[in-house]
Amino acid sequence: MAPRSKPGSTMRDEGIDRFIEAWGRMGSVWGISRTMAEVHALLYVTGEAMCTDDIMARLEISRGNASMSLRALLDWGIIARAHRRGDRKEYFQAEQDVWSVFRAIVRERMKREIDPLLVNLHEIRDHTREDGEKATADLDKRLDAMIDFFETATGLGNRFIGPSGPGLRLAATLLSGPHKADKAAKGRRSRERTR
Amino acid sequence: MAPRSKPGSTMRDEGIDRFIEAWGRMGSVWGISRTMAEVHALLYVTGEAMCTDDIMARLEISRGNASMSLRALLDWGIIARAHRRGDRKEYFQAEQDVWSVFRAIVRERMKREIDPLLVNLHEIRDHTREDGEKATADLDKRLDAMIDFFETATGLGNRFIGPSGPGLRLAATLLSGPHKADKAAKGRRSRERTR
DNA sequence: GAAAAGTTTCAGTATGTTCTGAAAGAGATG
DNA sequence: CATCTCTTTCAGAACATACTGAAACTTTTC
Repeated sequence: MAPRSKPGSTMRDEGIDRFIEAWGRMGSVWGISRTMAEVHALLYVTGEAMCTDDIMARLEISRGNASMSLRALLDWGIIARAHRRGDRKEYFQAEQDVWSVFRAIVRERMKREIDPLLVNLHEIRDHTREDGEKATADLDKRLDAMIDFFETATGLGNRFIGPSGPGLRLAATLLSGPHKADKAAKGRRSRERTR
Repeated sequence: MAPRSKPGSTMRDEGIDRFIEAWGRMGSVWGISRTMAEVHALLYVTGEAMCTDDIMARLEISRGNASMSLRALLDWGIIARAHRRGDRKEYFQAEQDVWSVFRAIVRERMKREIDPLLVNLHEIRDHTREDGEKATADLDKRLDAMIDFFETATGLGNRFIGPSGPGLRLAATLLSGPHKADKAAKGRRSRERTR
């Protein structure tokens, strides 16, 4: 082992950096700004409460950007404000339970995107229904199928984020059971089985 | 002009336009280009097989754009090529079963995003493990929690897209059933249809 | 094998998003 | 109430992504 100026911290920092990068990429693919995801990654993975300046320094971003990202994360409910006695700065801390984080994300995205879409789809469908034309009937059928899908998905989502969320967590763990041992054989075998 | 003027077609076209718009917006929020989503919306909701020129005209987009979007949709496996006898053009048709569409989407996104992320997370975790430092242990713990979450999610996803997928569809319907009984029942009732 | 019909590629341009830095705002402190 | 510390806002700059149109390519037809 070679001597180091900061024993331990190099490896740790490297891990943190790599996680931040991975998480940032993930975010940008899923419609969350890269920086916002990176700020969350930093707070989550270190578990520490940090102030704006800490975050600015660590991620090398501007004050404005840091401020906006933090605000957005607060809106999503996946980080919280924290204070230190005798310090006027605001500190921020990430929710530490991964399942809570994802419940919050699902809740927000459903509220912001799926629900309005569903309203929209209903409007369109109701409107096309009024049209007596035969040619419109097939369109109607497809809209129905789509609405039905999203209503089922919404139902599932509500289960996930609702009071019995933790229960669903268990269900998910059980349902996804055989993923580690095997994918092909197990899936095929359990096809015709009832529980 | 068209051989016959259809009084109902205005309403139908309006419905189609509205659906395309809604679906396009949805796509752009979820990291799919707006146009790609619009092309899919058009093909799905009309149910017709269309050629590149039809699509260009309907959505007022360039040939290049149409070509790229169609190619991407083919890659995702949610539209298919089709041909008409005595016509050299290629036609494209959307998968009509909504559940198949979403299975395809889940399959692709898992393959492209979750799987590489998981590999990445494992690498990072294994690397931080080697570090014996106490300060790194907490980081390790959090990485583990995250990995665990994504492995469960992946397991669930595989169930959804796998051979027993349709079974999971039923499970989803049942699971989401009694949560919002009023809303769900209403939608389901008005949709009863023979095949 | 040349013309016709159709499809893909790609450099340049348009459009949209995110980031910065300075300035204004908000709240504590002496 | 003037000042100091920290936070938020916002116009414009930097960056990223999507789109166009024309040229290159491929396949079919005669």
